[in-house]
Amino acid sequence: MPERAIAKKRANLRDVARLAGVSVATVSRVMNTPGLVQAKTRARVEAVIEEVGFVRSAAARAINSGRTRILGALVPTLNNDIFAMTLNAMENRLVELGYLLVVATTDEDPEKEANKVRDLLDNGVEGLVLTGTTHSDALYAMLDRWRVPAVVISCFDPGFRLPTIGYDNDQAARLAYAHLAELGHQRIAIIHGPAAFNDRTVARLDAVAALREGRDHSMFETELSIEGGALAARNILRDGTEFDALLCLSDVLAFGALNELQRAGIKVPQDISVMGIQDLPASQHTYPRLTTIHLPVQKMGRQAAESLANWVADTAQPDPIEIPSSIVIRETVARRN
Amino acid sequence: MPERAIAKKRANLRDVARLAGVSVATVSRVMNTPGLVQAKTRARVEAVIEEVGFVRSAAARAINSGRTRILGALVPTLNNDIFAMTLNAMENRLVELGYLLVVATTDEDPEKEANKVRDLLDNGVEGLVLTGTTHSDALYAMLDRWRVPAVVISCFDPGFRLPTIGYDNDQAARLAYAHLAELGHQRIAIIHGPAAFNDRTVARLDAVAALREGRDHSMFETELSIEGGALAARNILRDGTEFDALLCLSDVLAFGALNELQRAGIKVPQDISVMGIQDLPASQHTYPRLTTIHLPVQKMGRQAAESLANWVADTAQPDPIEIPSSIVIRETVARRN
DNA sequence: CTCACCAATGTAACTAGTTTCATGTGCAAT
DNA sequence: ATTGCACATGAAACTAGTTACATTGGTGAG
Repeated sequence: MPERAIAKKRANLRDVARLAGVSVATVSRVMNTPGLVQAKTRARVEAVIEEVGFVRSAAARAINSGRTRILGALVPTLNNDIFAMTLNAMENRLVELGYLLVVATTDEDPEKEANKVRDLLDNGVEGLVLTGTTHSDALYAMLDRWRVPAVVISCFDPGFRLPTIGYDNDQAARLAYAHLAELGHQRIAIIHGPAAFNDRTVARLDAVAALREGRDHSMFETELSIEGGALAARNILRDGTEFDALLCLSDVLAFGALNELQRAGIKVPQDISVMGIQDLPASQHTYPRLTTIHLPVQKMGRQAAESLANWVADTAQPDPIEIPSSIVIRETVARRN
Repeated sequence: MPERAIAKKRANLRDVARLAGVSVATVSRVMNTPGLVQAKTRARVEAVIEEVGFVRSAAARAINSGRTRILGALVPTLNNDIFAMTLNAMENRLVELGYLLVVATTDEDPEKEANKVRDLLDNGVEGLVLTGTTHSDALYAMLDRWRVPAVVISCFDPGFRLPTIGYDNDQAARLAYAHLAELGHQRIAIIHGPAAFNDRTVARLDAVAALREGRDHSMFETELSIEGGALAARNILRDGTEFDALLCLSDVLAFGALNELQRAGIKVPQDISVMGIQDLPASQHTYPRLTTIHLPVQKMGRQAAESLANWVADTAQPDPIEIPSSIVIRETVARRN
């Protein structure tokens, strides 16, 4: 019995039609427009479907509809709460809208990103969420050629070629800096992540530079992680840099720095004020609680999901949307003595 | 010119063939086996492809190969470093293996999980990564019907119906508890996340119970977050519970608890020892640095990716794999005075 | 000079669905 | 009794690729 010996492959529409004694069209109707099929016929078809465990091929359906219902998101890494939280919110909203979310990480490398985008598009992804405004020409070329809807998150720039849906990094950094300045801090040490390829960091640095007005700045670039923050703080202390406030351009950096200062016996905020930008859930549970700028990443994720879903559905490019940031005053910043 | 007025839809294989004056087979060969096509012909076809911006349909390709090259991962949430890190590692490995990763969150709700699995399978996902061993019957029914390869992470149980690829939660909890016991701690307060639907937490609780031996335990269930840990610690202190060690069954809980203890003026580890389980990157930068059990989630993510990829490729169910955990002694646990 | 073979290409039949149009049946209105 | 229409169903033509098999043309061996 050679037929039986062949591992029975998944039944298809025609198999079901044959076994139920109906046409393929009827089986298709049972699945898509059951109201058009007589109850008796429908029951028979459904019985066969159940019996043979028929599952329709997503690929075949996609080929007809031209829709895969899969969207892709490219973020630098998932090992950073800000992106993980954004994706979590995005995923939740996308499921409600009937889409699947493919996640790809880029390590902030435009070339790697372009390769991943090629993979995604090759595999039928209908639309993309990109992080920031720094991307390779190859990527833009693909977007044009494939005509893929793509929105950008984590920044706001209405003049950018793609719709940006995010917070204004310039403004966020201004809020943070202004808070320190208002409280009389003159010597401000600044810790930030790698500026290369990172437009968000650059925007924050520029904002800070613009508000300087003769104050004393010292800059420390480090890896964007708690470890990086700790390392930078250690370096600052070892250098003997004089400063009365520490501005961390990301909360994760503040986490590391905060602990390092304590280890060195420095009291926050009595001796040194520390300010972050981001407001992660952990930020309200540091000791002391971190004063920071709240960046509403969940709202951003949901909004990006909606805008992209609409775009892929009706080909109308969405408007850029600014998600406002705000200062959250907690315990790590005090007036300068 | 009515033809031009119609928004020109994406060119397909036949269009390219017609414009290049060759057959569809030749165009297909240019893309898949260029060596079989004469250089001159190939150049002509490639020119047309470039000109009209031809991109082949992933769906049509998938229908022929029967492969979508998309895998899915279901995790409780991305708002928890442990899952975010696991997925990050998984994604990196999967890309190397030529797969895309769809992420879905379940909020630890088996019913929600089953619905998401339906979505994933309906949209052509070839294989799944599930978290833990608690799933709904509906989910298992789908796995059987669709014949979908699925591996389980975050635990190790060679007797489970699906291959488990992860650490042994029982053993991890034993390591943690034994460390406290060895150092003379008799009154141990235990903070853990929700036990309902969470087999990993249950396994850890059982391990602790098995080692009790007349020691004084008090248990506190709370939300699995820094906030939850802080809340639980606050409750413990308010209750007037007597304890000399605090065992947090997840590091995130320890983060919250640690700060709350400090806020209450309690010295760690002089007054109270604190032990975690997980070893997140942040754990080595708390103040003091957290003693914990290292769960190698990155290795687990990579391994799960490989096992699943192999399974979907050659239909051989992979073996369960235990990723060993180990104790990391840092600063939060001291011998009992 | 013819047969043989190979490389290059084309034809048409697949993959697995959806959808249009045609057909047949049964019932009600004229 | 006949027309008209709705409802249920089927045949076949789509979607966009891949690929087995057939065909063509040219070159080298006998």
